[in-house]
Amino acid sequence: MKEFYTISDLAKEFDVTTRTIRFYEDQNLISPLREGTRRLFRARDRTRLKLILRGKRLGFTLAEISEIVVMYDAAPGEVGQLRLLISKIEGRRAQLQQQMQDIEATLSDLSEVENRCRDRLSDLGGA
Amino acid sequence: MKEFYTISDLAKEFDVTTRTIRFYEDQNLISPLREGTRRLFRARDRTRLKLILRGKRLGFTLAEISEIVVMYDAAPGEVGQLRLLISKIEGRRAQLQQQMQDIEATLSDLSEVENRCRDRLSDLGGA
DNA sequence: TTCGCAATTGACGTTTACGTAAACGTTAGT
DNA sequence: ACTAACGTTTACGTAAACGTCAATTGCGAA
Repeated sequence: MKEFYTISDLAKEFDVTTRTIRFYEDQNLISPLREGTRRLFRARDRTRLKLILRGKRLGFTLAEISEIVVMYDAAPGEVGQLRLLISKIEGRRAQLQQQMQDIEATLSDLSEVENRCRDRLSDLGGA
Repeated sequence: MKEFYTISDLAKEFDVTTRTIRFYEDQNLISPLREGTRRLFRARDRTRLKLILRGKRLGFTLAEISEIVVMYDAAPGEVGQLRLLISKIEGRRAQLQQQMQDIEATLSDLSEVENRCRDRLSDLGGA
């Protein structure tokens, strides 16, 4: 693993535009170092980007993704903060579990449709 | 189950605004009957709405959702159409499986954070 | 030194998925 | 007859997540 990545390194690796990456920085989702005006991305920036894209695949907004990644490297904090964080985690977990159910239901629906298709195909191609 | 639902019946049941439902009709995602100018929603419209909202929870765009629900009640069709439909189903399935993996990874990350929180809490409240 | 490529910062444009108000018709209750 | 509650269309507004220029700038190769 290299020490630093350029913006186009990451853009290529994750198949996003540099505009997208800059936008994420603008939204404080990533904070690369600077060498003059140029951005230097470290391993943690790369990891962040990976997490952001994972969140996107799940349909989260950038605001939600921000909340999630902020959780990941939240400071120890005091009791109240810790309890709050735990309750937020509970909320996310519930949502993710709902998504799992939705996926299962959709997969099941799709299988049904596919079966009907295959039946019909074997009817038609009964030669 | 009633014969017909009003727009606000469905809006209340699924916790969306009537504006949202009208918008979905505008996008041809739902096609309620009319009694004069008023909309009459049947069971199938209600089911459609349920499917739409399920898709939304998975982060699909309305265009994608449209493709999916159109699959559900696709006419038998000829061989080419059937094959095309099956390949589209394959695509969706792959995406949904990717989402499952993303959810699992995220749940795992969240659990890790939560454990750290609980450890820290028991440290602090060690009285 | 000059070419060309990669990077930068604005800044305006675009799409999606509705929100929000205006202006109006219809029906039930008092 | 009047009002409240619900329904309708039309149309402009908006937040999110970038796309798409434009105008520079820095750097390595020729």
